[in-house]
Amino acid sequence: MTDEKEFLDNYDMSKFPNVALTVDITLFTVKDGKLSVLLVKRGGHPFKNKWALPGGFVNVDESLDEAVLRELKEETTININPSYIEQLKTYAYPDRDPRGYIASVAYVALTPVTESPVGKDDAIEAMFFPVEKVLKLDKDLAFDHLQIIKDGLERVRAKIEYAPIAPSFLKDQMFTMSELREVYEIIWGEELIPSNFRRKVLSIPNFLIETGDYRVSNIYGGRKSELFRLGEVEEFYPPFKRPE
Amino acid sequence: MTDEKEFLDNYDMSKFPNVALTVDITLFTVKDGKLSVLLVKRGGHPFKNKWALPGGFVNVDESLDEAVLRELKEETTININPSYIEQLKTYAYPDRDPRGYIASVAYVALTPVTESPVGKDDAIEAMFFPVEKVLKLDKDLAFDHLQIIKDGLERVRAKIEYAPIAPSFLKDQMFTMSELREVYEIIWGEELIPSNFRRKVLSIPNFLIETGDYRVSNIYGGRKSELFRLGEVEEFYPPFKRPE
DNA sequence: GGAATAGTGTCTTTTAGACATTATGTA
DNA sequence: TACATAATGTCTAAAAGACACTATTCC
Repeated sequence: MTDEKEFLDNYDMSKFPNVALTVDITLFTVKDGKLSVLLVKRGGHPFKNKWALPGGFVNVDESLDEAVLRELKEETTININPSYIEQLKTYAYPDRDPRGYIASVAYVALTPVTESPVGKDDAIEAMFFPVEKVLKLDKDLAFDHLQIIKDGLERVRAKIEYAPIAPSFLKDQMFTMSELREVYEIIWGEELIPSNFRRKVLSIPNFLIETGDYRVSNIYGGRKSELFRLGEVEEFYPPFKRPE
Repeated sequence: MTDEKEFLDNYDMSKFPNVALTVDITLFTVKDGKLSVLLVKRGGHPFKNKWALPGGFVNVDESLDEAVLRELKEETTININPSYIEQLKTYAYPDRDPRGYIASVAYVALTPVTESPVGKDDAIEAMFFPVEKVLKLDKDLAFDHLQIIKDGLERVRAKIEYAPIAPSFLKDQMFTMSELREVYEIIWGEELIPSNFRRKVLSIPNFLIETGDYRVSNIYGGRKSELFRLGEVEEFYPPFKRPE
């Protein structure tokens, strides 16, 4: 189709309004019994010295998914390789960025907490903050990142009902029923009755696989607990609804 | 902060890689008992004369939501004002568009079927196609729009379980239980037992409001049916799960 | 009356909530 | 033995599936 070839050869991308594309990540972890989110302190303008979500500009030789993982590595010293990641939502409207029309594709990612992350590159500092504190701190976040965090939080709370993402918060491949339940309790902010929790999650096909291994739980006594690992389920049916 | 002001005054957006931002809409309706999606035939390159989702470039003086509604009006003669709309997902990776790095923010929208839409502007034709046909037609869709339609379809099928979007397919504000059930049956492709359906949806607080009005349903006889209207519920708890 | 559709009732099975009981481990 | 945690069992309540039955409304 020579017609189309000619069209493309003469096509001038610069005729379009100048927009830029960025990715931002809400990376959640459970730290000290609290759901926490990674923030970096901005080293450059705009919002210099304010806390913000890690993120940055998308290159034209990479996909959005690739850009997210690259930015996460660039802005923190530790090589955070999130155990779960998915796209959340795209934020674009006039004046969301003083530099111009800059769209942000936000992601949600989960990771077990390991060492303390340290800022690098554009980020002069990096830290996990308890979500409840961030929601109160309010004014000191850059851009519309507070809204993004709220949306990301709701996504995690909802998704844990029907997708096997809770183990993504746990350090080890093998985990006890109590550790799994604790994740749910922290994400939902509600206590769950252990026996009912156990019955429910064990009834979900291919969610938890018994390993036959056990772990001693507490130095003050208590029965040793069985270790499970994640099965290959993709979606729970029916879901495990949170208490009302 | 004079430092920041100086930074912004000298900021050059054109230093960024040339990307463009578009929106694309999967507008679903129920037509002749089938879930259908609006496609337009492209009048210009690339993919000239191929069917594609309606959409276009985002202007820098508008939000994504505004851009979607504008494009829908521009590309079809009838003023389609979708009764429901939400953002789906953003698609961006090298080579998804031969013109350059062009990101697409996809939306899902629902509308009752009214008159036949007609193409306008860049679209030389516009039509609702049954989704099952589109999924088979396969090769003739522009860009990655087949994938977007698949993702949009799954969003609708899932969302109808826990959000009051089914009435968005219905022409009148007031509707019968059968009309509502038919929407669910078409979206899920499954027959539902009428009595159980009725019990379930009526048990959802603030979903359906009795109007006290009735409508005669069939010329060959049959009891007249009560008309309901949509209540102000935002999310069903517990959800109305589709059959397995 | 007979066909067609709407709406109610009922029986059974499944799932969820609450909590008692048993099992097993340490100081 | 006292205490702590894990695992099982049991009773009840709520919800879902299957389907019979009643109520209208047309020809």
